[in-house]
Amino acid sequence: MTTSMRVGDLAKRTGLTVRTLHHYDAIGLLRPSTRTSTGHRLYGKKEVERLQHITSLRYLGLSLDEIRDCLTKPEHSIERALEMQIERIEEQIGRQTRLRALVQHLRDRLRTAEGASVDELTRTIEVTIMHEKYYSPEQLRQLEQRRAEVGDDRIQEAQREWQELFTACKKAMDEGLDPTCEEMKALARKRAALIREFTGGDLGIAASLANMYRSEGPANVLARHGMQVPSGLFEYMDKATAALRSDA
Amino acid sequence: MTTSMRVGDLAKRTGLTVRTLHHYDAIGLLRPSTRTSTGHRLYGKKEVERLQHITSLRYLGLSLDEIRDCLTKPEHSIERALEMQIERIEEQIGRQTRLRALVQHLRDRLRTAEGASVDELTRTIEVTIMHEKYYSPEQLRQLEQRRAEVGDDRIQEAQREWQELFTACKKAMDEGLDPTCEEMKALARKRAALIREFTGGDLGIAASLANMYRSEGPANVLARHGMQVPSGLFEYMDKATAALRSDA
DNA sequence: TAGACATTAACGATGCGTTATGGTTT
DNA sequence: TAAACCATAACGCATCGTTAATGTCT
Repeated sequence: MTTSMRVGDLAKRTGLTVRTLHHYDAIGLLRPSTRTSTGHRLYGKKEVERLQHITSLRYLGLSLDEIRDCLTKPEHSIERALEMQIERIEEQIGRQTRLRALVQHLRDRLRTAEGASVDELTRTIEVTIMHEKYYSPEQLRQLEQRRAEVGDDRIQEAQREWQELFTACKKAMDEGLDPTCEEMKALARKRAALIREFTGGDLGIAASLANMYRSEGPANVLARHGMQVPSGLFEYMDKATAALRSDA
Repeated sequence: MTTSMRVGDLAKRTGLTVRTLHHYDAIGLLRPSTRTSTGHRLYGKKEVERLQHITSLRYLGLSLDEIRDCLTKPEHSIERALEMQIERIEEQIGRQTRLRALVQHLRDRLRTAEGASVDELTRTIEVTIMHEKYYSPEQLRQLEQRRAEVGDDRIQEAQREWQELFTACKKAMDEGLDPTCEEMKALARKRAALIREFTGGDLGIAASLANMYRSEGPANVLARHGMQVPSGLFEYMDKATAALRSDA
């Protein structure tokens, strides 16, 4: 008879628990080679080796199902499993990295800004969620990089400039000015400049942005940035932008 | 009566499922403000807002329990929750980054090396697990950096040099040479040099390495690197090292 | 009356931890 | 006979997804 161990021994050797080995038996991942007449599990040398493979692959993050596939089927599937695992890990790293930046930003706001409430955090988070919905991962990276380049101060300032822009446009609209007048065309140029600054001139990002405004509605998007714009203002501003284009 | 919605409406508005809202109700996270006489749930404006906060905090990775705490207790706990979340995220990023390096390495071995089997992968993984057990995260980063600096070729070569070193020592031992003879002292110097190269001269890493060998047993550690050393060889080599030290 | 929408109830998935109850080995 | 060790069975966790059986709104 070769060396055969009982569950407790095997558990000690591998650092797993007896319960875990029971589980592996139950799901057919690692069956004991025999049982004693009274039903006690006996594991042979081959099972010990198999268990080592199991714990190793588990360490890599494979699910028990995937591990079973890797160990039963020929090794062709193991390479694919590793490829898939790499992809999963990279996805996670990307998400987590972006998430960390967001949470850190929120914590900083909470610590420094006075009026920072859960309400405000919520808005910021909703903007982020919207971004993840409309920008590709690659675009998100680009945007993050640009944010780092221009700095927080400039971003705050740009926010104010948007505010002023809307206020000025609303005033013009209320006064009944023709949207194609010179004053509005100047404001339309300012608008285009702010957008260009945000997109960094990237046409893909501009397209995604446009798509976001179209799908969500401009007022909703801006509301999440804490800006209220009266209905009809956008159509009015768009006329000015159109006038600009037909000039060129 | 204010605006009050039924589950389906609320679900559509937020993109959640009806089941999820049922769940939030069941665990007391979001209760409808009223019910119709027939038991249908009715949500008011306040509940809609609360749900927005819930989904936002959920996006950050907080558990439903934590979210409930953040929303019921004053906002002091939310900052702590974010701090904790940042820590968790950073831990994960660290682990995932190391894991990615490992899995990529294993995949590359599988693709290029001929004799790469699950057995070999298992050994590599076990070495990694052992390392995570004995080296601190900071030390692991240092080791990773050194590995990148010296390059794979040098690592392979060092492996061979270790092999040769053991072979030479074994020959000396078998021939009954005194471990304090000049030849063995030369080998002991070679041994020290290889260790220094691995540790990069870092004493903390050297200490962790020594601890690993002491706890796991030298033969076991080396076995995971695919090297077999006869029993007694280590004691013999240690005598030579001791002789070196007493020289100095 | 049909069709959309609501309700409660209960199992499923992941990977075991944690009792509970009782037999086996030494 | 006591101390370890073993067995099976079943609930628990976290967060809902997924039927299922049945009642309500319009």
